Amino acid sequence: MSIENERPPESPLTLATFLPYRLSVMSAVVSEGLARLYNERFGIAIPEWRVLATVGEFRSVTAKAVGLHAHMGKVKVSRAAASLETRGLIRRVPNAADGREAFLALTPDGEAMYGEIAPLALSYAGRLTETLSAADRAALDRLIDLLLRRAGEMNAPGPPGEASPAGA
Amino acid sequence: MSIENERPPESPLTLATFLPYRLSVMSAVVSEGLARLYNERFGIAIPEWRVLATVGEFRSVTAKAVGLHAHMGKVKVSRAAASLETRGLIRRVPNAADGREAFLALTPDGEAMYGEIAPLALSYAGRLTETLSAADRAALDRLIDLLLRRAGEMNAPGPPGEASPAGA
DNA sequence: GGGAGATAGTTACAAACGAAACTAGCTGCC
DNA sequence: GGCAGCTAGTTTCGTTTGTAACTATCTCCC
Repeated sequence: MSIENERPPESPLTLATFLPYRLSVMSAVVSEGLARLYNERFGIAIPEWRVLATVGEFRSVTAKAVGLHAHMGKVKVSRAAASLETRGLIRRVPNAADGREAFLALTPDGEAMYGEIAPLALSYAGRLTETLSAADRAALDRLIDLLLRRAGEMNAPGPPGEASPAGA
Repeated sequence: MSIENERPPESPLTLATFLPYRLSVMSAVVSEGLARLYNERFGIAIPEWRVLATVGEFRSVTAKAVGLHAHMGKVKVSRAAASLETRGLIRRVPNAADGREAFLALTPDGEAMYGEIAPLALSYAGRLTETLSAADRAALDRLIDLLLRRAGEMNAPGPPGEASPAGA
């Protein structure tokens, strides 16, 4: 019993090299900086920013479309939109053809704020990658697309007949 | 004023190509799949998983060290550790030399669960990148490191004398 | 044209979270 | 040796978030 190696000397799993963990930290650090920017200068949080950005991008969208585009649940969209409306940054235009939904659009104040935040956001993203070569930037975009697609496939129920049913 | 182009035809900011947004969605999709794995099979959430993984990796660590290593605030670590202790997966060993802290270690049950989850987690990460070339995997690791470092620098207060003071 | 089921969006409730206050114990300095 | 200040960890409190229930409207089909 001289050497009590109850487990192989190096554990095969180290958090610091575990991709999901690394992605999570990277995203958190980036979001943190950006959120501080929005928050300090404009008193706006990330869900509100995403709605503002989506409405700014499309000029007139339903809440549902915002959720799809900005990857947010409908509750979050509803709350963020309510907050933006209260602050006079967006307005609701009821859809005459479908009483359930309404289009969201920027008010003049909303346009003004969007006009200020958007360049700031773009500059933040630009500074983030300005030390990368063009090839690296392209690789990054491609890799993100690949991982997004791959993770989406892995999360999806998979072709019927596979291990998806509840019991498995 | 014949053409009333209140804004250039294409907005320069599109959420779908905005790096911080893309990172956030990628991380969320990956974490979601992983979290479902842990949760369905072991009834464990991500903060608990991170603590378990860190304790499993180092055998005996203080809560503070866990927080540093796993990028969690001390409150989150405290709660996750309490939960794991309640379930009999980790135990606390008071540090005789410093009454403020205690070392966390896996119980036999905790070892068993770690032994089950770790390979599962590694397999998940492996499947995530199995469609990538070796070069792509290397590039991904390198790019994550670069972005992590860069975002960290950008968030840091910066050299004294810069625009950091509150008023700016 | 009227009811069953689907859909857009809001509200209600409960879990998760972080900031700040708090407890307990250590360290350095007089 | 004792007090001022620091550190590890927990608890408290208010905020944010997600799930589920609900409202209002639409669509399909008889």
